[in-house]
Amino acid sequence: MAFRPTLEKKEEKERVRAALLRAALQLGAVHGFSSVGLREVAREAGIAPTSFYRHFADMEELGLALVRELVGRCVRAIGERAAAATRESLVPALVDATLAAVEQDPALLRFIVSERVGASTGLRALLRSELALLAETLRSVLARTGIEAVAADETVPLMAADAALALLLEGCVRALDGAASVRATLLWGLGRLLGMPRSTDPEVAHA
Amino acid sequence: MAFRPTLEKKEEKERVRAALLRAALQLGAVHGFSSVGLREVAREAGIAPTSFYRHFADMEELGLALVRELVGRCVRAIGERAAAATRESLVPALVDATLAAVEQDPALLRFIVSERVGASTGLRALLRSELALLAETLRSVLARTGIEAVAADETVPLMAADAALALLLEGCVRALDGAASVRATLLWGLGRLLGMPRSTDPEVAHA
DNA sequence: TGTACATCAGTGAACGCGCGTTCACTGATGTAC
DNA sequence: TGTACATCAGTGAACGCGCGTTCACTGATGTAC
Repeated sequence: MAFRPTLEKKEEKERVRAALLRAALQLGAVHGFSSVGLREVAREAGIAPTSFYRHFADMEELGLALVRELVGRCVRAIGERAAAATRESLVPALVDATLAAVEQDPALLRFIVSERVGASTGLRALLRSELALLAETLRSVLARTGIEAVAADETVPLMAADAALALLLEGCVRALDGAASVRATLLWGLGRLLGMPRSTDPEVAHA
Repeated sequence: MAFRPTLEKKEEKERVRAALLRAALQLGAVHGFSSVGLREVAREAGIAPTSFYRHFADMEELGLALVRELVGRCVRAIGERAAAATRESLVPALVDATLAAVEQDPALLRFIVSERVGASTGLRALLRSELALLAETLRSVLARTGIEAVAADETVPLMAADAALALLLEGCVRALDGAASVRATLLWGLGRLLGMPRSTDPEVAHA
């Protein structure tokens, strides 16, 4: 008795849904997600405004899907690159994975850095939790590779992971704005933060 | 022949103008500055929508005034605290000045961290330039106090200042979200970044 | 001092517009027998 | 195979609403003589 749409039908619906997510991302990159309207998104995706409701109850729900799906995939990819790194390759791996993400999908990264501070409460909370997962991955990598592990204070690795994430996000912001030498600055800052001076950047004498 | 309004008149106009800026800040803190409307701001400030035009041509102009006046004053205050610090007191001075700013005017700080990535191009550019001034102040303090000065690479102090600013802004974001232990994390991160390990946080052995 | 005029912040009515949302409908396709 | 029915993405008309903006006006107050 159950109605079972063919694979083709499901794929078509999925395409429209993806177009909506994509459109919201693109439009949000221009003037902020919270000021993107339902009609605007539908127009950009090439469907009638009323058809929007076949996919999402409202823009809030679309935003949550955006975080759960696209953002989740993106930060997981970065986390995996970090998890696969060795002690020596961790910093460049993190930096390159992050900058690659910016290059591959600028609108998505703009959404992340922008909605992390500006969005509605629910969306912001979800976004934060996705990023917290990445911080936790970082923390465990730091622990595994022994970086920071000798610190007496157990909160240090978490602080290090959080601070590293902060720098990476800041790097995204600058890269999105077309700033130069973002990579060098990130490599320097993360190396410094995580206690791994680079050979080309000799440790400075301490006071 | 020139019309010269009394001081009292000018003060009254200034009060209304300040109320508009304040209202925009308050409303923007809730759902993002770019989605705050002219009528909404006027309503919150207690004037008729049409009276808005006696003060600003549009919301964009109000936003620019917000940055030039309130944001400018805020970051200058932090810069001055940093400039007055000694080598030893720089990090705590920076952290405390920043967290004090958050406590004193949360809506303003939310505006700063949020519009830095989300706003219209013009507003964003102006906001960046205000923050760049702070970064430059930091850089010169680092140079004056000798911190990082022995680094062979001349770009290091600027990278250090930029990275420090990134951490401070991230600290604001967390403090605004009511996170705990922001101060400790910032002290740790900045000390680490600027090459000044704290006595309670012994330097970790380098690889 | 009085009078005529200029300035200017604030106002209410009115406008056209795009918004989110509802509704009843279409048409393609799957299911039951 | 044919027939009757269910499912469901997409649609166009219509709604009420709040928006930004214009306009002509008011009323308080400063200026000139």
